[in-house]
Amino acid sequence: MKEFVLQGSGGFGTRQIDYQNELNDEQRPAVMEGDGAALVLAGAGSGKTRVITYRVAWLLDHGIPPERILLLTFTNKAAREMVGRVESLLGVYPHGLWAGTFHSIANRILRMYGSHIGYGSNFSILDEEDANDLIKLCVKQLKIDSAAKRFPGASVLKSIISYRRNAAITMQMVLERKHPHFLPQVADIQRVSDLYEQQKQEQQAMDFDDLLTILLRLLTEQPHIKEKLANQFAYILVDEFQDTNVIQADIVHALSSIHNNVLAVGDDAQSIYSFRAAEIRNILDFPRRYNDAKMFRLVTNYRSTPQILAVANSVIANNDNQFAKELVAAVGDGDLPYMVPANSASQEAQFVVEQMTTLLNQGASYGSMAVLFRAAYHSQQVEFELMKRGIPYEYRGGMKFFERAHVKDALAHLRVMQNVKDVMAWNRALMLQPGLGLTTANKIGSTVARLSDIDEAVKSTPTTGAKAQQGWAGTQRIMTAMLAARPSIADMLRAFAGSDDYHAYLENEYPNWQERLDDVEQLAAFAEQYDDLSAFLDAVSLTADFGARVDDPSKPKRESEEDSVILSTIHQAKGLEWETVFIINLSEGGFPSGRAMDEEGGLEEERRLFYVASTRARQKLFLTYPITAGYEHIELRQPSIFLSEIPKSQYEEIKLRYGGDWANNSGYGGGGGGRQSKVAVARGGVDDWDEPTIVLDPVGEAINRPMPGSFLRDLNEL
DNA sequence: AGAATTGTCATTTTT
DNA sequence: TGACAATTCT
Ligand SMILES: Nc1ncnc2c1ncn2[C@@H]1O[C@H](COP(=O)(O)OP(=O)(O)OP(=O)(O)O)[C@@H](O)[C@H]1O
Repeated sequence: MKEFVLQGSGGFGTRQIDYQNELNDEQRPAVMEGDGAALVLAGAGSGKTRVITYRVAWLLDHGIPPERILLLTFTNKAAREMVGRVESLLGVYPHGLWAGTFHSIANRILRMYGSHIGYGSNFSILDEEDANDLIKLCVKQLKIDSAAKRFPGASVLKSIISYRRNAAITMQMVLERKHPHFLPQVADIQRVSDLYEQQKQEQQAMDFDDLLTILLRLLTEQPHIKEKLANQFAYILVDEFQDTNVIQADIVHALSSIHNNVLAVGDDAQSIYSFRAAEIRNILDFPRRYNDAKMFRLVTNYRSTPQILAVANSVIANNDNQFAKELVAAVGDGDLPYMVPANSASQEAQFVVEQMTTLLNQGASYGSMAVLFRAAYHSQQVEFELMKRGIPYEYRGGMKFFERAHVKDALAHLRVMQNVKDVMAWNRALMLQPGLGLTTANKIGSTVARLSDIDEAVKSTPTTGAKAQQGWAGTQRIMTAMLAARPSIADMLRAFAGSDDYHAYLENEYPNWQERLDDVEQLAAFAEQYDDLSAFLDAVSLTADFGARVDDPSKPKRESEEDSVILSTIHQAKGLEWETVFIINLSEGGFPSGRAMDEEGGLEEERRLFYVASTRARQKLFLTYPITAGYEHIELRQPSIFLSEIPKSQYEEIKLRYGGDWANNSGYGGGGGGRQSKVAVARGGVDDWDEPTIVLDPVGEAINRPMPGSFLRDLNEL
């Protein structure tokens, strides 16, 4: 008789993972012997994320059920990518794995157990704008005379309140640290904060901070729930640990309190979220908090050339507060990074895009290049240039699809159907009606919010005034039509968009009402994939990157969705990498940001931001800056201080000059050509530069084609 | 009083 | 764009 040895499924997947060859000697122990508490503290590109990914695969491979693994990432996009990577390692999608941001995981748990702490499973999530509006109402309700004394505006108040909760400190301390000039107002600010908390509770609404703090409260006050969850999560893995705050660290601690299996990876030099109360100390204190924590260090950088690493290291070396970390490039030599001064922001943009064209002609793909910037609005000129040349790009950062006013209008109507107590959503919906302003809307909203469900609310008569009654009737018509379209979310949204009342509002209010109506239709199309209202609203409020760009289906599809140039804020570029990276606007006040310089430790954080940005590049790094700024009054700009921290031997400078016909080179959307010649470098017709010189094309033809989902919707907006 | 309109201003980073 | 303050309209 013959023998046949069955392998057993034991593990999860169908595929053998080659841990030996796909991990180096430093990574392997972290993946295979990572039981207990373990911290991987290592520099950029050293394979930290790879360790986490392989660790998840390894655990599944060794029989740990997916639902017993909790993977916490910084963005939902990162979570999706890592799960996708795990899937391709195993050959099977790990269904049931808990992977997501702290916020989305918290949301999930709170929907399950919120009832133990005063929240139904249908609580609403307030975005930044809703939160600001509610705070505005609180200030009004408290009759604080914000004009007489210098009192912070709603968004500053929100940031104060938010920071206080994320850092878990007192109001007094926040003000001392962030806004000392508001210290005399501390009592009033506290009153606003208290009322804000109370109102949210009454409205069954949570802001982003609540998701974290209320989860922690749940875990602290309800030990049996903590135990249940801590028992479930046999393994917890946290990426980007340097950017977690104390609340998040406490959550991890609580959830790991039974099995004590925590793998945290991070790099103190890449901590860039201190404005959100991220605590580098979470990393530094990890060994103290988790007894017997193992430490792993990774010292090989697999991403960048030695030349790029040298530049990143030169700059970060100027920070006093940091761990020195060894980092050796595994990749061979490449070009020196290029430093490119331009006369103006538009010339800078022109250079970036023409350099891209050159690389494209040499065989580079769109998706291998990224433009990174400190602030969303810095990207305008580059976007403009890309649009003109018809280069496909994807925009990350800045305003998102789901944050657009009309999209939020539509969502507000859905929100009150999910949670009738959601006064902010009522207000938003009501204010679309002519004759209803903030005051009356809030009056009506607060009244109907007391009713028990949406059907009852829509039938009610919450107001007596004649004008108000007319407005309410409009809302009633819209809501009734939407309710009749239940249960399809997409149909409900179409009923909203198709209503005469909303049409009239949009057409009155916005010249581009047609586009906005299209956006609502896109929202409906997006909603097709959901049949649960709660899941749909969660997706919309929590997976912001999902909505960062929604393609218009009516436009011809690009060759490949993946293959676009990326424009991104540095913050959103964390953890990613590209063959070629352009860091733009490296000018004084631009990057480092002028604002950051006033803050305690601001410059060091900006330097870490530069470190993150430059270490995104694999092969080519371009550091560009305009030497002037402004359009009406042109001012000279100094280059960024970071550039002066790079030794001359570590970069190559590129001088720009114009080729082609100067005369054609004037109009940027009608902006006078004269001013360009004023600042032109044009050091005469010298041909024998000893530095490389790039000759810029005269400006090409403008193509008036707005890209969906982008910051700029139309060239005319410039 | 509260709604609507107009003008002026600047603009970090995000779940 | 959008947040705000100042202004006029109902
Ligand atoms: N052992 C390895 N062999 C080959 N390539 C590797 C190895 N480990 C990591 N890499 C590659 O190096 C690059 C960086 O890895 P990864 O993103 O995991 O690093 P990281 O430490 O998370 O970086 P960062 O902190 O900068 O985001 C990736 O392209 C990855 O595929």
